[in-house]
Amino acid sequence: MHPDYEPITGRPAEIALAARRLIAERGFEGLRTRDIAARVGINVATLHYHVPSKEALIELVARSLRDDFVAQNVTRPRKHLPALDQLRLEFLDFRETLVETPEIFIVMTELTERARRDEKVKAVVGPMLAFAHGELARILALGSEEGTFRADLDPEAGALMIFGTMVATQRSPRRGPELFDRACAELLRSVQAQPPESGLAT
Amino acid sequence: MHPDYEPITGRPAEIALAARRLIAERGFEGLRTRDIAARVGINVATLHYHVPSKEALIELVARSLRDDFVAQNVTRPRKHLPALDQLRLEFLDFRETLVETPEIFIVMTELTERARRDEKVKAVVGPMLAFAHGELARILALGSEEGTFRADLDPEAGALMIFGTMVATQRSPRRGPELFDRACAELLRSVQAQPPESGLAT
Amino acid sequence: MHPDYEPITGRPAEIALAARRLIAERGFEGLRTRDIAARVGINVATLHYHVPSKEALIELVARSLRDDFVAQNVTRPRKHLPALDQLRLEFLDFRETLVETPEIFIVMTELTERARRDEKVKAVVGPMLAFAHGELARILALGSEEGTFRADLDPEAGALMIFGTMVATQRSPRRGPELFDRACAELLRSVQAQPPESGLAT
Amino acid sequence: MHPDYEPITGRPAEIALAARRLIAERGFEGLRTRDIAARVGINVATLHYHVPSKEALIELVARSLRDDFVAQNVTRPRKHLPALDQLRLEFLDFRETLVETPEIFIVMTELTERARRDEKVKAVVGPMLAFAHGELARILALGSEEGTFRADLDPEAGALMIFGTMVATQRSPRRGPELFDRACAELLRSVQAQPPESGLAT
DNA sequence: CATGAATGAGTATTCATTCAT
DNA sequence: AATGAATGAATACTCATTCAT
Repeated sequence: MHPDYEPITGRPAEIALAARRLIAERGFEGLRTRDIAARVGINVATLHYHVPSKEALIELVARSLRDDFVAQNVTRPRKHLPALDQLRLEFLDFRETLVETPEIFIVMTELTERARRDEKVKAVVGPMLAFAHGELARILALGSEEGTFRADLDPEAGALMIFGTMVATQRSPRRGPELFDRACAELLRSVQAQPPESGLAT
Repeated sequence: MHPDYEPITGRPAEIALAARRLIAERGFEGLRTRDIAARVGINVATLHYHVPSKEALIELVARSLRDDFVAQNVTRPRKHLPALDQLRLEFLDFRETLVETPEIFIVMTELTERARRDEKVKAVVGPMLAFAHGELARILALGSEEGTFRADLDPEAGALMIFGTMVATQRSPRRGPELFDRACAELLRSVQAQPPESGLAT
Repeated sequence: MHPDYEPITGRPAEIALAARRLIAERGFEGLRTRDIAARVGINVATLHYHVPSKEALIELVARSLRDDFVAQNVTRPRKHLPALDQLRLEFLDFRETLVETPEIFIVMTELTERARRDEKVKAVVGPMLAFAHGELARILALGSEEGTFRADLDPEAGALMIFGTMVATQRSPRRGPELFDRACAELLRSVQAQPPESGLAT
Repeated sequence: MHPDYEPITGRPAEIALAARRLIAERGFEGLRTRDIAARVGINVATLHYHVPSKEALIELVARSLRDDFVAQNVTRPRKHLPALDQLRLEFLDFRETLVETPEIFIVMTELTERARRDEKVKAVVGPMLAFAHGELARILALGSEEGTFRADLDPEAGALMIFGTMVATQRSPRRGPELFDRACAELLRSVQAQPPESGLAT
């Protein structure tokens, strides 16, 4: 698709992974090339042989996240499912990442922040976020059409709401699977159309 | 309340303000004591006279944000209003800050991120977030009780949802007042109870 | 005269002197900021406090040479003397520098070489060389007018010849005061008009 | 004559040529083995296969210059000509090099400078300069004997003068063929004996 | 309060050189 | 012969912090 769309492999992949972990632990401010090299088990000069500068390194990290993102999205032919199921699968994907590689979110957040001042990072992170957001909006619009979701749902705003809630859940000091599940439940209640018999009970 | 609850004034206040702006512009990684001093119009050594260390400086910034936060909340005796009005006022407050001092959100985000690794920052930022979150949860619970908001609303999860949506709105590349308004409208639709006549129409 | 014509003093002067000596000993390739700092007796960081970069350091060295050059030329009101005397005084000046601060020539040569690739150095070195050259050309023209020097003397080419010979003398592996004196004598014979009785003897 | 007197050929010759050009462009300080390799179109490791170290590389450059120098001098059996013609031929040789391979002078200057601190370079450059200088001195002595050149000409000093003038001409910011010609003319006037009728006219 | 000067401990980056293939 | 990868030892430069004045 894109001209530079070669997935990262070999040493650069190892470097990107080590960098991601260190960013998750210490943030960008605490990121040191020496530490990355040490964690990979190579000399700093070798690190520079593969990644010419720190700027390039951060780009590499961004591209590495995109690789993971793409890998996840590529293997999911679910567009034929009902909107509600699709949304639930999105939640499951998020949950899985949350449990298995929580570092991804931290790094993603840092990168998003950094994208504000770094055009190269923006060029990688921006489309990724736009895609994720677009997928959610698509699902919401589909659900409204199906009648499963509220008719007055604003897909764009709803996507923002879902995305923001996921991130906030992840950031909360009380973060964890239970909180995540409560947040998902709340989101589902928020977007779904009220059952017709709602007038009788309550 | 707290032993150190003296609002920041004089040079330290100028320093905190300059630091906040620089953090908003360049992030923590790009924050240099020399730059802050230059922006205040003083010497680095003078900066260190007022703020003994960089760690203390970041604490100062956190406390400075808290001062703003407190100043905003102190002048709002609105707990007697209906939940819907209270929520709308929260949105208005957020909107005002968004327009007038957008830097506050950026710095707040950076501080939240930093709080994960820095206990002192956490000690200042944590309670602030908890308070904001608690207020929203309180409003939502009140609304459920009143019957204005959905009965099955989970106040905690809902607060998270509202907060997350605000932040996401602020972070979105398309951020701006219009997007903010759409997000607020969506949040209101999400938490409100369906009108009783929903059984007839739709 | 020039806006930046502040003679170098204090620490920068010490730094320039140390740098000059190190350049004379090891050339530009062997010039290390650490060594300069060590020779001045200060920390490398202190060196960078006074001179922001290596580029600036080399400019400083160039300006330092110019200061010496100006100091020498300012205190010499000799334009009223006969051309031959003026030329002899030029030789004496050169000889004095040669004996007392031979490092100046080495550094001057290195700087001249560097000026080819470094515009800032060129801006300092160029005018200096042009002035020196112009002075020689002026003396030669005056001598021709007086009848002391050959009538067919090309002042420009002659100045080049004198200057080149001095430099070559300095560079020769057999350099030293005696060689210098022989070269001066040869130059004097070269530019002087032949005595009228030359037709009789020979 | 010398044990190592094998002219440089093949890859080493290519390397020497590339190195010479890079030295001319950036000086010794800016000479990087990687750049040389890149210009030759080989890998750095391959460069090191042919030339074991940077020191050896500089020696190679010096030897390469000597090869050119010898090639020029070998094909010139001119010792039977009158001194004036020989001197003119020297000027022509210089002029030719000046126009065709001006880089040679720059590299030669750099090498001469370097010879002061590097014994190995000195061992190659020294004899070359001594030979050139000796040739000029020989021609001048011959001319004096013939009566073409001044009787009081000091061959050694005169050789220095000629050599220095050539170099200075090359270094002058106004360098170029015209300046060169004026310098040669001046040198010829300087060394030649005055015509006998000089007593009558001026 | 304020500052110019100074500094120790870093920090990314460079570069000649090596080595297994 | 050639190369991709690796490395030790530098190297210029940075930055928070200190201190005498």
